[in-house]
Amino acid sequence: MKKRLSIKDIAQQLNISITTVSFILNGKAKEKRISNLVTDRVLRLVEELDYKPNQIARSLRTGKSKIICLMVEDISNAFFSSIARQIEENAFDQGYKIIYCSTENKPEKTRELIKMFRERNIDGYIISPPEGIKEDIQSLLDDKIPVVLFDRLIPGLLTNYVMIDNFDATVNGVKHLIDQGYLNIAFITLDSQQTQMKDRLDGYNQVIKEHNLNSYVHKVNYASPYNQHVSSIASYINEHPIIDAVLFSTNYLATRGIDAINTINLKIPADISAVAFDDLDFFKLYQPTITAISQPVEEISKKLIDIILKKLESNLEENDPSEVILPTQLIVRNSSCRN
Amino acid sequence: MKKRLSIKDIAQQLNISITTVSFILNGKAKEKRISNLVTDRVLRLVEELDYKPNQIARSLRTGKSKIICLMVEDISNAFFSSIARQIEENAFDQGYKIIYCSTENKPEKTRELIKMFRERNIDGYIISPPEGIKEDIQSLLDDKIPVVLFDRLIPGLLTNYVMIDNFDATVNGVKHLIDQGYLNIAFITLDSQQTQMKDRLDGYNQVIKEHNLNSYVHKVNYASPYNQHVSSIASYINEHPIIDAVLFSTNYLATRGIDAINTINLKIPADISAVAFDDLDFFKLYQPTITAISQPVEEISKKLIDIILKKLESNLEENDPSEVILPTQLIVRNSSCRN
DNA sequence: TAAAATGGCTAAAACCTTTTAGCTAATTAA
DNA sequence: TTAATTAGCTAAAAGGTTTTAGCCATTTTA
Repeated sequence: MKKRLSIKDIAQQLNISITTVSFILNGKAKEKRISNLVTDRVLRLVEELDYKPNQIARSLRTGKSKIICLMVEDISNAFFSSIARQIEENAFDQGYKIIYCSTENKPEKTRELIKMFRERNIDGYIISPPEGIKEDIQSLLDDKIPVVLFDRLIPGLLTNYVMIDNFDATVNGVKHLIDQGYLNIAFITLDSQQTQMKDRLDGYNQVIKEHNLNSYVHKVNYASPYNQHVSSIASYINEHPIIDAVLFSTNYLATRGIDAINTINLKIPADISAVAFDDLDFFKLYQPTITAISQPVEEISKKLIDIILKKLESNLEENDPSEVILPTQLIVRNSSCRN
Repeated sequence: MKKRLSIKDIAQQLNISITTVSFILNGKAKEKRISNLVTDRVLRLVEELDYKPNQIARSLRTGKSKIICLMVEDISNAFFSSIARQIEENAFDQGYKIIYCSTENKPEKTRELIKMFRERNIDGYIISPPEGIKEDIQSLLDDKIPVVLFDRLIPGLLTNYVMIDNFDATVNGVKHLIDQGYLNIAFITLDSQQTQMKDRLDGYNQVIKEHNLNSYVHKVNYASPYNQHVSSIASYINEHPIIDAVLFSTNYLATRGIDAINTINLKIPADISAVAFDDLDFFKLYQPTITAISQPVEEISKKLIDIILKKLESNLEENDPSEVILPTQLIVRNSSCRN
């Protein structure tokens, strides 16, 4: 194993100083009045020897890493993994690397992760935050480390975010069901205080109230396993046989809900109608196809990376936070149309 | 923004040397004969001030990072994202961090990623390698950096791996279909030379030959988009109406294949039977439920992390590579049983 | 012609650790 | 009583950058 090249080697081979090489490699040749002759020589040798600066050393000196951290609730959720893929792709070109991790919605784990990343000079954070980490995020902001939130906000925290219009999303979903003639519409959601969940619930409540319908809200525990969700939803629907349509507030609640509906031998949409959140491949493919509230994954990713890169590159201390709210799209399919 | 604490601050506050503090923090107090008195004082102060060593500086000095890289084909594929989740969880406890990335099966991208990680002193690699990066992996091995491959091998490369028995997997799948009375069994796969794909094909061929059946192998281009796969599969099935069963060699080929079968208005299993690779939630839930070859995701993850940690901790230069081959399980469901 | 500005480069500090080699004082062995 | 060992600690180098402050020679300005 040969020793790795260092900037010193380059300097020595050309009989010039380390400083000069560093200036040239950092594009400061002109600014620092290094002659073209020397500049060319250096660049040529660097190319020839395929010298790459040691990023660790660089990071130690500069406090930067050219790495952005993407913290999502669960990397194995299709919504989040699509976002991850898209963001990675975009950042790569810009010279930034992305590292992802799953918070599992646990504040302690999230806190640990942030701590660890701070020790490693991560430049910026894109986060779908769990509840209870307001202080940790605030502390990042206090240290002028760019943060962009997505999927949900932290109330009372002034920072960049990219959201969807959750309220509007469920409003459309419920209205659609009402248009189709359903009158006893259930809303299956999580026992969570997260903003996106509240907004989705509010949207449901609003329309139900407007139309003087009965409200059927069932909340399941976020942390419970697959089967418990299935049986909880199955029981709820069983106990309220009048329910003729269901709106699910997340993609996995929808798949679990469909499982539940199958379990109790109801047919979609003949016996009960269904609308899901997020447009998974599954929903396009399932028979009947499932009506879904589709989030603009590509746009979300693009906005996220745009914002974080802008903040990273601009050293303007106090530019206003970027606040983006994107619309969702209701994709009507068979699961919500009885005829 | 207060300046971050450094080891120097600790040393100064206690009027002792940096060296002493470092020894204590690295658990070498006994070995280096530091008195209990001093040791306790240091630990107390470190605790009190919540001092964390700067990992960048540490990494610069030691050449280690306590980070393992997990390179998968596509992080948004459920198989890979489950593996990612499990590995992350396991590593966390052991003091290692995981960073993931997607290779998209592109050798150039993979090469770039490896290069970048090497610049950052990543300690070890868990990789589902694309074709054409043998040299890059070999170069890691030459530098004594632990690598564990999974999902597929690189022929002629001697290193650790965790595989499943792909040959056996398709053998079981095809045999099951034959048992069910199907005689014109198609195999839909990729135009790929990757070992796992070859093995799956070999398994199919073997059984087909043994039973003197006609072979129907259709290969689609890996890089093509969703819709092109769907139409390619649909055409193939349409052109071979005699086909009464299909075995898909990956999870996404199966979902796309189901889409294709729907498109051409065939019914599963009445018109055509189906067996998928990987046991996605989708396959359990779809109506009819889809027979699937299930990979032991949990075991794979566990083995992967065990092996890499063992290699990282043991400085025994040349211990034999760990070679693990796990069995798959055929989960029979409705999609492959006509009656 | 002297003073100021510019061009072209560099020495050394700083970033924060780990680790080697070694020092002094106290204890033990001979 | 002297030599060797041990206990308890530390100075300084090393790891590879970036960046500040500044040097010397040449050119421009006054």
